Amino acid sequence: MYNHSEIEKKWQSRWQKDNLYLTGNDASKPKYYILDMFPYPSGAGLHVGHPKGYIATDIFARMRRMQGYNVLHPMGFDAFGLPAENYAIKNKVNPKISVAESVARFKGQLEILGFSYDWEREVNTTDPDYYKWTQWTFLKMWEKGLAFESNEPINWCPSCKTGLANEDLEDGKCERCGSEVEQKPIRQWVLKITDYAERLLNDLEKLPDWEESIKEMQRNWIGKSEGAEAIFKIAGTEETVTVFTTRIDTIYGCTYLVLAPENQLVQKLKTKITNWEEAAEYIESLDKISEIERTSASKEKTGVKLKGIKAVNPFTGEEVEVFIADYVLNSYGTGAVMAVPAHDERDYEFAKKYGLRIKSVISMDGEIPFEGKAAFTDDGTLFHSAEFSGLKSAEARKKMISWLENNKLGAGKINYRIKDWVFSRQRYWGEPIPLVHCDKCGVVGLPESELPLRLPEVESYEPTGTGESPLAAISDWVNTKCPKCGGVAKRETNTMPQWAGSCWYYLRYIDPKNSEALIDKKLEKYWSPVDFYVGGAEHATRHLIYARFWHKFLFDIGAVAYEEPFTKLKHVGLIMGEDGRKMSKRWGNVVNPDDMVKKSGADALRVYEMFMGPFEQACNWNTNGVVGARKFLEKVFSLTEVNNYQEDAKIISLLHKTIKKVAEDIESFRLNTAVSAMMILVNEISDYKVRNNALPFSRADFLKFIQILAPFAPHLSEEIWEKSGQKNSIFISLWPQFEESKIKDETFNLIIQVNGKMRASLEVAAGISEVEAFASASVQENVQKWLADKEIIKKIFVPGKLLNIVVK
RNA sequence: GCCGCGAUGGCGGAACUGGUAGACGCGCUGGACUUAAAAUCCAGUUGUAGCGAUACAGUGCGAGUUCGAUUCUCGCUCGCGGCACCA
Repeated sequence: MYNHSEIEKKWQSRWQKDNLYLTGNDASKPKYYILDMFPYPSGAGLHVGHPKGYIATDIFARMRRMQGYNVLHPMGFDAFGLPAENYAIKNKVNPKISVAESVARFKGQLEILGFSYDWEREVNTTDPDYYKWTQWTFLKMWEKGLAFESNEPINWCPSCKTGLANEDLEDGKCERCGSEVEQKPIRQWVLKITDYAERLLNDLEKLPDWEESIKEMQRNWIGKSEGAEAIFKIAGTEETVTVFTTRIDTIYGCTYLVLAPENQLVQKLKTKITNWEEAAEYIESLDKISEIERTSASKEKTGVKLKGIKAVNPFTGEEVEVFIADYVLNSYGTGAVMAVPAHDERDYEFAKKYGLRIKSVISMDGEIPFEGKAAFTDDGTLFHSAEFSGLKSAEARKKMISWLENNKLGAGKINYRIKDWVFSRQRYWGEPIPLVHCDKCGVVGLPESELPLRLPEVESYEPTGTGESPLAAISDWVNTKCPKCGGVAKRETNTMPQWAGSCWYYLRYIDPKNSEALIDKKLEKYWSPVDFYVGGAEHATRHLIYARFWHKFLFDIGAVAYEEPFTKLKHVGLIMGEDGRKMSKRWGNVVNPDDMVKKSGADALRVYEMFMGPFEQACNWNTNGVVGARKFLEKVFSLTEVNNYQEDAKIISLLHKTIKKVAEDIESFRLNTAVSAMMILVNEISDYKVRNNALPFSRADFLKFIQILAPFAPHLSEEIWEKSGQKNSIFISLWPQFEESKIKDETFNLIIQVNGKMRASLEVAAGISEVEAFASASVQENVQKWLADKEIIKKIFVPGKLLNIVVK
C-alpha cells in the first residue's frame, strides 16, 4: 500500500516551491494554449463532477509540456452575478468578501487534485484591474454605435418590487413570494449582436475542430431564414403593415392578417378599431403572462379580431380581416404575419378555432393533400395564384419577390432568429457601465483615463423599489460632472450582465497584469488563439456566441489579430449521481471530491474519472470505480519493488504499442481507452512478475511507462520517478517515443469464416498470402466440416484480418 | 413540434476506415493463503443446449444493402440535451 496523502502532499508543495507549472517563455518553442471554462465560485464548493473537464485538460497540458511546448494552462473565476449578490443581501456581507471566501475554497479543492495551473495568471472578473477592460470594450462598442438604449421588458415581481431572472421564476410566478410576475418595460442597454449574425454563422465553417453538434446548435440559435417582406395597406388609412414570410408563394391563400398585440400599429389604429375596449383588455391580459408561458406549445392560441379595419393583400388587392393574437411575437420578424391557414399549421389551428376561411393555393401533383383536415406545409405547385399559377414553389418565390420589388410593395429579406443582446441588469454586483447622462450633451462616455469606474460601496445590496439598481440610491456616486461640458450629469446605474466578464477572460490570461492596453499585441500574436477549449455543453450557445461576438468586435477595432478565439472545442459530459439523477443537494446524491481524495487519493480519483466512459458522454458516478482505479495504481506501485528483470519480447512490444496508443488517445481525448490500455499493460507485467519474480523489461523501459502514466496520476508517477534515481521532475522529462520496429507483429490471428460465420482462427505469419491462408485453413477440422459436400463460390481475403469462404 | 445526440451482459463501457461482439473496470461465483476477516493471488462470469469439442440465438424494434452489419440505408420505439407558436 502506498501512502497517498503523504505522497500527494509532498509533491504538491514541491511543485509549487519549484514553480514547476509557470508558463514557459522560451521563444524557440511552439506554444499550446489549453483552457477550461472558468467556474463561478459558489459557496457550495465543488462536487465530484466539476473537475472532470479540468482533469482531462490537465492531462493534455502535461503531455504537451513533456512534448516540448510552452503551455499556457490557466485558471480564474467568473465572480460577478446573482448568487453572490443574493448571498450578500441575505447575510449583509459585501459580495467582495464572500466571493473571496468562495474563491479560496475552490482553489483549495482544486489544489488537492494536483492540477498544473499557472496560478500567477489567475484572473477574477470582479477585480477592477480586470473589469477596466470589460468597460473599455463596452465604451468602444458604444462609440461604434453597437450599444443603444431601448425599453425592454423584464420579469417584474410587483410584491417584491424587484426584477427577476428567468431562473427565479416558477410557472410564471415569483419563486420567493409566489406572486404573479408581470412584464415591465424598463430602459436598458442593448448590444447589436445581430449586426454580427452573418459572420457568426459563416465563420463556423472556419472551425473544423469544433464538435459538429455544438456548431449546429449555434446555427439554430442564429436562425437565418430567407424570405420576403410584403407590404399590406390598411384600407382607408395611410398606414401599412409589413409582414415577413418565408412562404411568399402562398400569399394568394392569405385569408387574414395577424399583428403581435404589442405591435405599435395597434395603438396607432386605436380610433379606427370599433371594438377597442375588447382589444385593450386582451392586450392587458397578456402583460401578466411571460413570453415563455405565452409561447408554450401546449397553450391554445387566443386572439381578438380588430373590427373596423381591413388589410389589403398587395398581390390580389383583396381586403382581409386583421387580428391580434398571442402566437405572433413582436420580437421576431416584423411583429406581423400574413395568415395562410391552408399551408401553415399555426394559422390553420387558429382559423379552425375562429371559423376563418381556408383557401388552398399549393398542390402536390394536382392534388391538395389533407384539404380541410390539416395544413399542407410542403412546397408544391401553385394554383389560384393568377399569373404565378403552375409555377413550383421555389420558382414562384423568386418571381414574386421580383414582382414585389418592381411594384415597391416589398422585397426579398433575410431574417435572423438571434435577438440583440440585452446588456444591462438592475443589480449591484456587476461591472458599472461607464456612461453618464448629461442634460446638455446626452449620453457621454467616460474618458479612458477614468477607467476603471469602480463599483462603489453601498449600505444595502437590495434592489430599489423602482426597479433601478442599488447604485441609483448612492447620490454622491450618481451625481457627477459631464466629462464633455463639465455640467451636471448622472451616472448610468445599470450594471453589466454576468456574461460580460467571460467574453474575453481568455485574453487576459495571456497578459494578466497589463494596465496600458487590453492586451499586448506581441503576446497576443504568440499565444492566441486558444488552441483547445473545454467546458460544459450548457454554454454551447450563449457564452460561446457572446464570446465569439466580443472577439470579432475586438478584431474589428484592431485589438486582436485573429477572428475566432477558440480553435478547438470539446464539451464535457455530466457526471450524474449514483442514482442516475443530476447531482444536487435536493436528491442527496452529491459526492464530494475531498472525501474521495482522502480515502483513495487524488491520483485514483483522476484515473477513475477519465476511465468511467467517453469524455463527452454523461455518466453515472460509482464510488466502487475509484477503488478499482486505486487497485490499478497499487499494482503499478508494487512493480517498483522488483529489482530483477529479464526481457520478454512480447511484453516489450506491448509497451511500445501502449506508448503509441496512449499518446493518440490523449490527443483525441479518448481518455477512457487510454487508461484501459495502461491497465492491460500493467496486468501483463504483473502476471509476468508473479510467475518469474522479475520485470519483463529494463527499469529504463519501465520508466517509459511511468512517463505516460504521469499525466493521469502525477503524484505517484513523480514519486516512482524520484525513487528510481531521477533528479529532475518527471514533467520536465521528454515524452517517450515508441519504436516502430517493436510494434510490428510477426504473426497475427487469422480468422477463418465460412459464409460469414467464424469457424476457426489460427496464428499465421504476418505476410501470409491468400493461397497459403486457404491451404492452412482447409486442413482445420472445423473448417472441413463446413466445406464438406459444398461448392466453393468465392473466397474473400482481407490481409492481416480474415479469410471468408463462401459456399453453396 | 423542430434540431442534435444516443440505446451493446447484472452495471460503467470496448470494438478507430463494414471483418473474432462484450476489451478494461465494477459486481458476482468458486478456489488458494489465513485461527478468522480484510488485502492479495488463481479460475470463471451474454443466454440456451451439452461433461466437452461445439452448435444455435444475441448489440432497442422492423426491413434493406453486403460474402460479412454494433458499424451503412430506410421506417419506427424509447431516452437525453438544446430550441421552442420563428411566420
